[in-house]
Order: sequence, then structure tokens, then C-alpha cells
Amino acid sequence: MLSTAGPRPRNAEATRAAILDAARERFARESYDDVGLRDIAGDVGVDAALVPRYFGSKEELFETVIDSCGKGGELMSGDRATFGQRVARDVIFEPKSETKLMGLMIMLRSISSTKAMEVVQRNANARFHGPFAEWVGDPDGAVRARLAAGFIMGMAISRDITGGYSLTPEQCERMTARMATILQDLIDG
Amino acid sequence: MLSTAGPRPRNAEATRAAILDAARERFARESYDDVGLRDIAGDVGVDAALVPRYFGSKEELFETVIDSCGKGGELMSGDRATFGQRVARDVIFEPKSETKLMGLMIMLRSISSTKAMEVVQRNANARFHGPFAEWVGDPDGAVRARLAAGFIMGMAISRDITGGYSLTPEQCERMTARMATILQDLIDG
DNA sequence: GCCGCTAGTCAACGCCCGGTGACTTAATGG
DNA sequence: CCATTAAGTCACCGGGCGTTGACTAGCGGC
Repeated sequence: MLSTAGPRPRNAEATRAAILDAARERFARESYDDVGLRDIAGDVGVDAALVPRYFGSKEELFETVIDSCGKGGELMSGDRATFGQRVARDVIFEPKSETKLMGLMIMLRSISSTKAMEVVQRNANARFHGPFAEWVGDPDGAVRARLAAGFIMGMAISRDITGGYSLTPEQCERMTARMATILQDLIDG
Repeated sequence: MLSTAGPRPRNAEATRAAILDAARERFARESYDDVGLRDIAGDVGVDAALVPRYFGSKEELFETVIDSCGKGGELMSGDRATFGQRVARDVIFEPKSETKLMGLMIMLRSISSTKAMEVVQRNANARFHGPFAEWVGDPDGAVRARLAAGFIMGMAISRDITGGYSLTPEQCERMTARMATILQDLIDG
């Protein structure tokens, strides 16, 4: 995480971006409460005091991170016909939500903190559920999108809670297949 | 929550039980981190110092709460044929996880804290997933149980994140129906 | 009716967190 | 080559947490 290539050159914009990236990854992997400003700063290799200086506060940093995730997240990039397969495989086999699904993971982890959840509640519709619902389309895209997103988050939580599902690889494979089918049915109609 | 019927009579066992009950409800509604010993003690009407005295530590109290939830939770009581309907309705329309599903909710909220999650990881299989998987039965009960539990937790999270789903009542109704179908299919085979 | 035991309280500790103001140090332009 | 300015650091604060040990007050037995 921390490059050994000497001291970071003094560049405010680059540093700010680096902090934002580090924060995004942290917030996707750990709960809002468990992520400390000192952790984020440590990842980048700067002093913790710099974080609230650039972003105002931890909460504002969190909001900026959510903003930076891109409308609707990366969920609906790629072929629509393989959505179920692709997402199910990501959730169940990716070691820790690599790049994909980051928006969802961050929202999910926000439930640890009332403050963070308020931020998410303010942004979830415009930044995530809205675009996703539109992408899912008629009939009743909002409902089906909500179900799909919930299912994905739930299975991600399940992985955390059980520590990698605690199933055999064969069972994981069957679980993936079934999850893929359900998801695909949801977005197809 | 706090009865106005004068001061609590001096009864260690009853007080201990009252603390445990209050803790269970708190942990089902708020994240592990957000629940303070002072909150729990306040619900019961005792001093916060009494909590670690009776239970050792917050973490041990949490583990005791999980133990007290009953094998498999209340998920698989009731008619099997209406499982989907019943659970979907609970998740989507119950204001805040009343009694039912408490075990799942507590596990879900544990993701806020590494410590709490370790406790859950230690207990989830024996106390929840195991019995539930057995109840779901062949073929592949473990896989289908995991999917159902994940789906339920995910929709509960979705409710929190969006602040009551932010859907019209009609949409909620359709969402419930669809969720019920998916859940029922999962436990039926 | 007093005494001992114990349930319950109180004040305080140590810790860690997010956040702030004063300082130091590196890059830049003349 | 130095002065200026902004980037980054450092020491520290205030607050809230879980937890502890010393104290207080109510009940049971003589």
C-alpha cells in the first residue's frame, strides 16, 4: 500500500486524490466506525491531520467518497445478459469486493454509524437506486432493482459473517449458480 | 421502556435478565458500536457499571445475547408453506424487526465491529446456519439456507439504507410478493 | 432492632477518536 | 541564492467510550 519510493512530492491535488482513493477502499472493506482517519492517512503516508484539512470532516470525506463512486456504481457496466453470473461470481468469489460493487459495499458498511447512514440515505436514491432502477427498466424497475441490490448486499454480509461462507467449493459453485439465476430473473422481469 | 413503578427491587437475577433483554433489543436495532453500555443500563434503569459487572465485558454480553436467541432463531417457527410470505412481510412492513428475525438482525448489525463479527463468526454456524440448513433440508439445504438468510438480511439493510425503502405502498406490496416467491422457492427446493 | 452481606451507585481512569492551531519544511519565482 | 508561500507535521485538546475500585444503601438472620 505504501510505496517505498521516497517521500511523496508536494502536490496538494495528487495527495488529496490519494487520500480519497485510500478512503474509498477502506470504506468499502471496513465499517465507517472501524475506519480511522489515522488509518487512511497511514495508507497514503501522510499525517492524519491532513485528512480533515482537505475534506472538512470524516463525514464530509465519506460523502465525497460516495460522490466519487460514479452514478449507479459499476454494477450495470457489461453485458446485460450475463449480469447475474458476473455479479454472483464477484460477490461470492472475489476476495474482497475488488473495484466492482464498491458503491454497494460502501453503502452497506455505513449501517454501523447513524451519521454515515444519514449520508447514504441522502444520496442512495439519486446516486444509486435511481440509475439502477432505470437501467433495470419496466415493468417495475424500482422494485426489481431494490430486490437485486438487497440480495447482493445480503450475500456480501453473509460472507463477512461466516468468514467466507464456510462452505465447500462445490457448494459455493452451486450457490453462485442459484444466485445468478435469481439475479438474472430479477433484472429480466 | 422504563417502568414508573418505583425503584427496581433488589434482585440480581431479575436485573441481570432485564439487562440481557434490553441488550438484545438494542443490538437488534442498532449496530454494535452504536449501542453503549450506558444506553442499555439506561433502558433498564440501572447504572452502567453494573453491565460489565454482570457480564464481564461488552463483548461477552454480546455473546450472551447471541446465545440467548435460541437455536436457529425464530425464523423456522410457523407453517413451512407460508415461510416466504411471512418473512417477506416481516422484513418489509414491520417497523423494526419485532421479535421475529432478531437473531439475523443481531448478526447483521455486528459487521460494524471487528470484535463483534468475530463473535458472530464463532457462533453463526452452530447457532443459526446449521439448524436453518437442516430445517431447509435436502437437496443442498446449506446452500439454499445461506441464500435465503442472505436475502433477508440484505432487504433489511436496504430498508435501513433507504429509510423505509422510499417506495410507494403499492410498490412495497409488489416487492413483498416477489420477495416471498423467491424465498419460498429457495426453501422448497 | 441491629448487623452483615450484597445489589447497586459514583467518580474517575485510561484509551482512542476526530479535529485544531502553531510550527517546519519543501518547492517556486525573482 | 534567498524570500515567500503553500504542503505537511506535530503536539494537543475535548469528548465519549468501556471499565474499575471505593463507596452506599437496602434486605435477611440473630
